[in-house]
Amino acid sequence: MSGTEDGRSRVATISDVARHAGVSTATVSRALNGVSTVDPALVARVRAAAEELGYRPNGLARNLRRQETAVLALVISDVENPFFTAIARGVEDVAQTAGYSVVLCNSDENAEKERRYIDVALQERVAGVVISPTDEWAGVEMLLRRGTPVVAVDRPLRAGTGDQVLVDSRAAARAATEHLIAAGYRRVGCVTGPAGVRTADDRLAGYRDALGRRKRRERRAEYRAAGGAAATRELLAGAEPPDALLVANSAMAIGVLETLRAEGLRLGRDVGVVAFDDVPWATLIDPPLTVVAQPAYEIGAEAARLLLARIADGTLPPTATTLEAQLIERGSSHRA
Amino acid sequence: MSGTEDGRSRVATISDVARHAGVSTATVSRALNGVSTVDPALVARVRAAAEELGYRPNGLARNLRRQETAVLALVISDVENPFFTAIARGVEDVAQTAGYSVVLCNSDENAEKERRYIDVALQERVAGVVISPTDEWAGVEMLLRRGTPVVAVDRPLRAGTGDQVLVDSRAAARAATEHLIAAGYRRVGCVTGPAGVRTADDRLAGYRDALGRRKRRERRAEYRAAGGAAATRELLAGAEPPDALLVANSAMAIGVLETLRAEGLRLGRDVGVVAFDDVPWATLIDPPLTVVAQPAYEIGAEAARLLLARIADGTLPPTATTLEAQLIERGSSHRA
DNA sequence: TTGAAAGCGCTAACAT
DNA sequence: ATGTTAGCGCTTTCAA
Repeated sequence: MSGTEDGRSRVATISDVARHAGVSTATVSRALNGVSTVDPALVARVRAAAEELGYRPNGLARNLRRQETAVLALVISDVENPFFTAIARGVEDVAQTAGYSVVLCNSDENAEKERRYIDVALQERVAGVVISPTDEWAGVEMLLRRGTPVVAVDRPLRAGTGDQVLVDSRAAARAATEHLIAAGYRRVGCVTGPAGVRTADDRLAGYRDALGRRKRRERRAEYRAAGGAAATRELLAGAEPPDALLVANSAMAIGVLETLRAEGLRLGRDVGVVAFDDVPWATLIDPPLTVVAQPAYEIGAEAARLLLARIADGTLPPTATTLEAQLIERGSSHRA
Repeated sequence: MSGTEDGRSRVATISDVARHAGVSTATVSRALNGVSTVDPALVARVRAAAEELGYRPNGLARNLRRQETAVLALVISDVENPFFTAIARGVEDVAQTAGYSVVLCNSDENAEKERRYIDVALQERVAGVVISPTDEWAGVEMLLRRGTPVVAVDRPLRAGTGDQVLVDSRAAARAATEHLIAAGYRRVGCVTGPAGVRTADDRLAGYRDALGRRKRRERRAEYRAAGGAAATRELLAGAEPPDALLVANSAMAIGVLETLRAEGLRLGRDVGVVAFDDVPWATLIDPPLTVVAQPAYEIGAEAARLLLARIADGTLPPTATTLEAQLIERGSSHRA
């Protein structure tokens, strides 16, 4: 086994293969890339030589030459949120079949970190980016300026700047709230995410739509369990505490449910709850949790399809796809 | 705004910057990379020119020249498993502070997909790989042969082939089983993952250790909710069904718990349960779930540290770090 | 301190 | 059908 002093074997290059097979580097390149005009006998010889030397084409050199990469970046705001990991699977599955790899970047709901990842994506010259933008403009602008195709998921971009795949959160929140009211709850409250995060704002708006002239009971907090817990405690401490809650995110829902239990309130019976995102444990709690299920996988898949189309043809007009969420009624939103 | 016909602006290269600043490309390179020997005045001029042109260094070209990248690949078997996403955060946080980006690849417990991702990693010449290998050898061999630093997490590699960060699953499984026995359960069973998946095997072995000469009630199934459900149904259908279950993975636990409920069995009281991995919803179910908590974040962080060290010095001897899991007793493993 | 020039490994004109 | 060669954008000797 050939090796250098630090124990690593020297990597074979295309010219090693060429020499070994007694042909030119161009022929090696053509043979290995399946260009039809190559003599089958030579192809075989080249293949054999490549095999023997353990040759792997250097993607860096190839990409530099081709001025493109077969890599997509997926920038999401929370790797630990099942909603986003489901999106990731959708993106990955579609990308995979088209021969693209997916780089997952965790922006952590942090504009600075997002910016840094976009920077890396730009430097590495990824073919395109799927992103759940922390705001409507800041980071993505860099991409647009460079002409890197972008598709936004979950949260919108400034109008007309690129493709987006969204869910009609507002309508879904409205429907969920109406369901709670129809189920007999009289003081429906809402726990949502930070102002400026579009999904949080939309879900709150939908809640208000349904509430009409009824009294609002709403709290904002970070999209995490701790945020949900704090918001719930505040709401419960009010004069006329809510007897039902619309919760804008599944991580918050954990905090909400814990708080309800700590306060000795029975789910459904004392306080009805509907939460966004269908989580695997929804049916394990008692009573099971009513949820607004978003088609996360399909969001990712569609985003990847749009991105691939735009990579193939940069002149495509920006599209906005809106998918529907589905209310799944379970025990937590019924008194019975 | 300068632009080509397809609407994308031409990207500025180092020579554009050089021309703009009236210096050579070498000076631009030195100035931008902070080489100390450059006249501060020139540095300023170069910076200004780069800024004005919106110059971003082409990472591809840089990496090709430097023969290295600041990218780590993290190949995990399930992006939707909170255990792995927690590892991902650990890896990411450490990598980030060292200036590395992390590419997350989802092998989906599929050796072929794993192989393909390793191939991409090799072609893109990533600086190193953190992987939860589907088996002890196959894919990783390619990396080792090329001298790419590798650290295995969660599952071991063939002895002496690289660094690894593991958890003492066997001891933890044993302790969990002993806990169940001490709690008064008489027919403790085990639901574990597929044969050949090391963690599944280890946890089963630990279960057997604790059981001693008692009768075994064990089932293997895929590491998913459906697997857990099927295994539980089978065990329950047996002659002397288990009155307690050690479950090797949190996804399986969902299926186990659903099945128990469907069968009308009360958690804790009728059937005690301990599951691997502390999930956020563990305290939401009734009674709350007793778990074996693995230090997932720390596994990822330590793996990244080892990888970075090995990248810096390829001659380091392989190390094997074993972290401890912690049994968190809650209601599901008590009759009371 | 700065510039000129070579070259990383590959692909794609162009030539044969 | 195959070979020769230029050059992708950058860093880094080597000279000046």
